[in-house]
Amino acid sequence: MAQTQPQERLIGALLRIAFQATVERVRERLADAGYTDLTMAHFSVFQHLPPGGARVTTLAMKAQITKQSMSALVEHLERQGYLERRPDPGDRRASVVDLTARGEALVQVARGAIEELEREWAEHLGDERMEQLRSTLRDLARLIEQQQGTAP
Amino acid sequence: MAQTQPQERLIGALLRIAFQATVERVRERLADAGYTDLTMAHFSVFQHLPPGGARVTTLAMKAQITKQSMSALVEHLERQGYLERRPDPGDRRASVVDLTARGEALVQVARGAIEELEREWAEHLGDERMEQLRSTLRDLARLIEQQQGTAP
DNA sequence: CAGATTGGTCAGTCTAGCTTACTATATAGT
DNA sequence: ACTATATAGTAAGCTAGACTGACCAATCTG
Repeated sequence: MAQTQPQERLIGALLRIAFQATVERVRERLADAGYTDLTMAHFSVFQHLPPGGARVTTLAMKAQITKQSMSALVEHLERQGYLERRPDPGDRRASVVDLTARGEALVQVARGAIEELEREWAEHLGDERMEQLRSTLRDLARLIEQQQGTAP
Repeated sequence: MAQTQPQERLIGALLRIAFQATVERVRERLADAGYTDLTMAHFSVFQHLPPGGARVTTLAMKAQITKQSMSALVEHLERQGYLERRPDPGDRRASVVDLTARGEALVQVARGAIEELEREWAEHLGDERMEQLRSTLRDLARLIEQQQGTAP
């Protein structure tokens, strides 16, 4: 929540602009590559899916939505062939959600899109400022995650 | 779209974490101050509302949603007393949406929340890196907005 | 082994988007 | 001056994706 026009835009607005640019780029490149059946909401599934897969409940916690909502998203992506569920060998209540080959391919396209944008930014800012940006954001991410861990 | 755990998190993920932290802080402080009737979607109205107000269609364009959707959001916020519409003197088709006093107060709380977070970050990073971050993000915002202006 | 916790589903609701279709006013091109 | 087109906004109806509450089955714990 900030002003658009005037003098000093707050950090919130600036972060939003940069973040949304990355989202837009990913959407474009995915569309170019023929992945037209994906929405913003699905991103949060892939974003939090570690190599080896994860349970629905875990994904839901990381994405900060209910397990019911995550379950619906996963179901959709499973029907489209990006994910698969297999029973969890160690717990008969649970199942593990993981990428299919098609899902892996999609994630590669998405990563490529962000790397492309990152190169463009580096060209504009220069390598040094780009590296400063990355390292500062990494520090902030660490701070934020640490606070989230202790706060609740 | 990126990985969570491993080595190098892409800039997209880092920006998302920082941006969402700002959104969370604003939500918290608004809730603390008794503004409990607001959702994420309403933020995009205030975010794009310049001093002096704007038309529904203009707001919709800036927020990248349809005018019908924006119209519904504005209607809601009008009923809650944050916004008011007055006829546009120069165009009898149009009306101008603007903040009420209650709306101004809300925006001040939101700005305060971000400034608070910004101070915390400055404390963690040091003033110099904080200022570098701000200035780099400003440069990127300019780059992005310029590209959006030329691309379509 | 009884009771509490955890993984997940089912059913129902709400919000915030979308499209398509429409009215009223404004602007432009003869 | 008059028609054609464009623009501001509303209306109606649909869908995706979020939520809560209730529930079942498996697991863990005292």
